[in-house]
Amino acid sequence: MTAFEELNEEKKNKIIDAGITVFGKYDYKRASVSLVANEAGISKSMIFHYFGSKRGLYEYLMEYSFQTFVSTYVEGGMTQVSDFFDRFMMFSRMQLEVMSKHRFMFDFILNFYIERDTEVLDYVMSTIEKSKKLGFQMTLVDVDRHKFKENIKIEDVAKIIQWLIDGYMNQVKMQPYFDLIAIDNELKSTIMLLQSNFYKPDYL
Amino acid sequence: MTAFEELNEEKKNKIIDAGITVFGKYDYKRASVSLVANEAGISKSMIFHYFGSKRGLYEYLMEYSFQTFVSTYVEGGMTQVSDFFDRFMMFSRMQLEVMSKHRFMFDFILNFYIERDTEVLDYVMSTIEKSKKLGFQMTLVDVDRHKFKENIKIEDVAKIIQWLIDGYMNQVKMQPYFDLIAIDNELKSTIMLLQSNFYKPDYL
DNA sequence: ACCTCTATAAACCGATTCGGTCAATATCGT
DNA sequence: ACGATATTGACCGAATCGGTTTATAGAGGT
Repeated sequence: MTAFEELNEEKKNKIIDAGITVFGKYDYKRASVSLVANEAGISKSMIFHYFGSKRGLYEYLMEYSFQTFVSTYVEGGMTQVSDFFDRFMMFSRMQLEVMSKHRFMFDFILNFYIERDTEVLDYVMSTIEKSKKLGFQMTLVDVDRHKFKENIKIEDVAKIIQWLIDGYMNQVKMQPYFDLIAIDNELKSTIMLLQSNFYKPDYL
Repeated sequence: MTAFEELNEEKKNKIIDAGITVFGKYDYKRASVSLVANEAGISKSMIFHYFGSKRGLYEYLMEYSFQTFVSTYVEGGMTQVSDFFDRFMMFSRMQLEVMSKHRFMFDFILNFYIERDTEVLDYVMSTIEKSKKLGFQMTLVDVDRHKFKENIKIEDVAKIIQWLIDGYMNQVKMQPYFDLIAIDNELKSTIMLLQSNFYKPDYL
């Protein structure tokens, strides 16, 4: 495991990205080490040299992804932004940053939910679930509720935006290349459209 | 091929659903006939007996799915509903109906976009693309634009709702069972929340 | 009771791919 | 030039692939 950590950042990243891509596309059983090796441009043997086994690779990638997930969202200082929509724009911006680094990380993480095969599943599911709840709470805790029109439930708006971002990311994922700034702008203007209709006129 | 058509509806449906599920989950190469047979509760030989080959099965399922897709959306008479939001609620309702019959049909259809392997790809992609454009147009053509507040572009709203439905369906897909009515209600109330904020007060 | 036919399954085919090992080689610091 | 190390390609037995062929169980006719 130490051998891998001593590689230069670029190579490490290429291998990690290859792993995330493959494990994001296939479930554990059908994702093959050879595929990861090919995608990373190294020989299969190196994977086993670095990670010992397929499971070792898988666990490393899980750890890495979860770490990225947590550090980006939780330590991003999102709760310091008090405006609901600003916070969500920050949220989507963060998600885009993660995706620009590892486009299929979310597929990879999402696969945990579907994967009903491996042993570590229980641990992973509970951990992800916990972090998801945490992330969701973070979008609502200490937020300026009074800016909303009276008849609007902020929880509903939060759900809408989460689905919207999810659906949008789904579309983005299929584009061969993506322009981070253009995407961020489109998403931002969309969210602002919601804002301008859900906020009291005083706060626009 | 005729042998298959002569089966009773229940059995046919089970095989079709198994095929859609497997081909929806994996790309063409990694989806195996054995898996489909197991899922359908029949022996692999029968698949070859009914469809001749893996490709035969695949093409049958494509045809079936596209047929369902088209007949549900295009022939559903959506353009006869003039209210924008009513139309979208009809749209989501239709999508749910399709999913309640074959939960992974959309994954299956979506896989065409990702699949860069098979020969028929070109035909399929163009066909789907066409139908998608058609479906999108159908949500906007002859719709009551005057109900919207002046500063709102109806195309933006259409995009929002499409992403929203997509993201929501993504979540629904992961639930082990799903209550069609409850889901429809949740989606409906969400869309109505948008409606009540995007329409002029006169039309509420 | 016997035969035939048909639907289905099980066994099997060669080819490929799987996770994993290992000996051989390319690379590099000294 | 040498020894250490990084990396590879060939190889292993096992599993699985798409597809074929044989075996079997039962329905129906006579």
